[in-house]
Amino acid sequence: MTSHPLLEQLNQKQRAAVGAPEQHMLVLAGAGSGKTRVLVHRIAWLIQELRLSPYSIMAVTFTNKAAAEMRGRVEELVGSSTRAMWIGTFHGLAHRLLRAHYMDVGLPQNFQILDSDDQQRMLKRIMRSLNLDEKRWSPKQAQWFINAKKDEGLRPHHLDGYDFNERTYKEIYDAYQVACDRSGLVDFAELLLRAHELLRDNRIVREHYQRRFRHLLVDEFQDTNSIQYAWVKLLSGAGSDKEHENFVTIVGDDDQSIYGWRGAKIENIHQFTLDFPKVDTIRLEQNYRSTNTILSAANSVIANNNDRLGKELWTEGGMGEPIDLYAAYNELDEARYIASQVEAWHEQGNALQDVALLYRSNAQSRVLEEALLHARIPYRIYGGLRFFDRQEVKDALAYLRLLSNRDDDAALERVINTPTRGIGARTLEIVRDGARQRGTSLWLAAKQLATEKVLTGRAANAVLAFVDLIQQLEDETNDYSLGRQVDTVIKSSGLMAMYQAEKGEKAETRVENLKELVNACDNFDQLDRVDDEELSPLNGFLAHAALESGEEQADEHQDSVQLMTLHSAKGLEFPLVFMCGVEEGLFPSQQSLDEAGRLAEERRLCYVGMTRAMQKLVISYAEQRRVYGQEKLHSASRFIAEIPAENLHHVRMQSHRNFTTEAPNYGRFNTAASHEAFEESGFQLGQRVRHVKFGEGTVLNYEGSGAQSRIQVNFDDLGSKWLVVAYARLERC
DNA sequence: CGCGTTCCAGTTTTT
DNA sequence: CTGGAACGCG
Repeated sequence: MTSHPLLEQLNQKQRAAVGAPEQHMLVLAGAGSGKTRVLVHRIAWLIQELRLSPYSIMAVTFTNKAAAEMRGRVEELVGSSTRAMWIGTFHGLAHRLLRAHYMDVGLPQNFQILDSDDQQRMLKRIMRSLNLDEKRWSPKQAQWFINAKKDEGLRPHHLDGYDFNERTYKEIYDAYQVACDRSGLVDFAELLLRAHELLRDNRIVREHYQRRFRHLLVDEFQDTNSIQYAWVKLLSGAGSDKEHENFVTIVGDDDQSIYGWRGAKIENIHQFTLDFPKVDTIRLEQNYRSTNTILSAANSVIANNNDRLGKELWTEGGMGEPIDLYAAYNELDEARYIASQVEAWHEQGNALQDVALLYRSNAQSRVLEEALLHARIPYRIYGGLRFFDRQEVKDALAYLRLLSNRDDDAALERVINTPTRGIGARTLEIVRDGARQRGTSLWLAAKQLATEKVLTGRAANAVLAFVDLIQQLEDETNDYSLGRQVDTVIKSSGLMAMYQAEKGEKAETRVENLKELVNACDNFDQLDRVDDEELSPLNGFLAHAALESGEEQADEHQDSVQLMTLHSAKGLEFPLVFMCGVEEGLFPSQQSLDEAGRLAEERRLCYVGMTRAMQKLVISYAEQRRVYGQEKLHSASRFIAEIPAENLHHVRMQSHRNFTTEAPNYGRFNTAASHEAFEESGFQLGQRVRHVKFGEGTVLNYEGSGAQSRIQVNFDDLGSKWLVVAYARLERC
């Protein structure tokens, strides 16, 4: 078996996983241990060596990106089409099930998917109609509540409602669900929940899929929530008395579980070993990414967590460089230091795209951007608004949804007066009331109210004109190609004209995006989409838009530094990584310190960040940082103290020249002249000083000059104090 | 109905 | 401090 081509170039553990007999498997795959490789090779092994049909394999991931990569690599390896195989995200596969069995789950054939933004708007309307105190109940919280319940597999009737809060949320959940059902709308959590209920309650359907999928492989299992776990269990047939019991392979890393806050259950990994018989556990601990120094530091940090399944990364590679630690005196200094280091890296002939700047929260990117801009270093930020999430694109999609399904209230609300066509708030109110009383969709109510003369005059005419517009658009574009259909809809609806009439750069991009949408439709190849054989091109495209909100714009081919949150860095790797703002209160975040268990997750996030680095890791923190417009004093994160000293190299504060010359550009430093005067006093910003009574500290700021000049010192034990230089008798140290 | 002003909240993100 | 949303006016 060692000579098999699929096992070549794999280490012993990887081979054990890939070449294992048919069995349940838990692959604990550390960061950079070749996890995807093992998954892909395992699938190839099942097909080529164990002679399984691709038809009997299902592979599940969390992101479309991961799913696409997996399919591509399997095809490359197997050398044939994997069309028969189900590879996709949990949501994608659930969607596929619901499309195939829409009748069994009580959905209309042309049901549509609500994204998170749609869901929130919908809730806002529901809550208005329930006359809830808007100060007290926010759609956001309601959304959070409902999704959390759905993730747990709970319907409104499962909630006891003892507690007043929960009673109200239950009422909202109930009304929301009724509205969704009436409109044929399904939110993300509903996709999973309904697919689960389908499998649970429909024996024929369940057994059909249980017979079909002999092997289930699930990636990133530490990120599964309760309903996803239940879903896998149902499909596997585990614990049931049926004759088919399928084989499940889960791959994951408990140390990289960073989505607990959105319902991921790290315990699912452990639970798996209890719920499934004879699970073979394989640990992949050999790392092919980072230096020994980085791994040793990461191992030390994560060792501070309890209840780990246990794993220690190692590498055959060398120690590499130490981890640089830069203690900035404020966030501007930190950004400037990072920019200068990136510049140095670039000047040594390295690529900018090999550098990542990682931070805990998005707000931190701004100062970094400014510094990069100033240093003329091109950069790219991950995690912006995606294509299908843009306002103008969503407007256009709403028209299309309405063409497909008139009862789609969310879509109708969005475009009935976009562009404005004389249907104001008052008219809409009447229509909403009418719909509520009659228990119908907004579309039907609007039509009836206008013909029945409940609505009169201008309002009635406007409503009827809208109804005609949609009807006529459908008739006209019925047999058009998707691209031409969308083009016509955008133009005839007046959407294009509306955005063209607006001025400014923003409006121009919007027009461009609408044109791009037509392109996207032209390029949308139904044949490529194995999932949705039964879908009309239009519905296929709409589902695609909702489930894959669009690639990050790959437009920038320019070599540029990558900026992203620690969360979005998961799964990526870079030769040079900067972890910025590693301060108590920021990372770990303040909120995580208040709640039990959250600190451990922050530490895992730190572990994820550190293990992104291949050659060199730089950690920085700022003693003083502006947060929400207020200066806050921060100390180094506890995570820094958890790194062995021998792996760290404390970088000395840079020379002062930079501050004085660049200060005006940042706008928040003292003038060059006053700075010079300050330097004559013999102190520098960021310098360590000792006071007879207060102990040691760092110079943060100063004001004035000469005899009156005062200096701000952040003392290690006492915090920050302003001292008059002439009297304080500070010593440099 | 559109525009200007005030007010308020404010981790992490995918589907 | 900032951006988004709500509110009030013409």
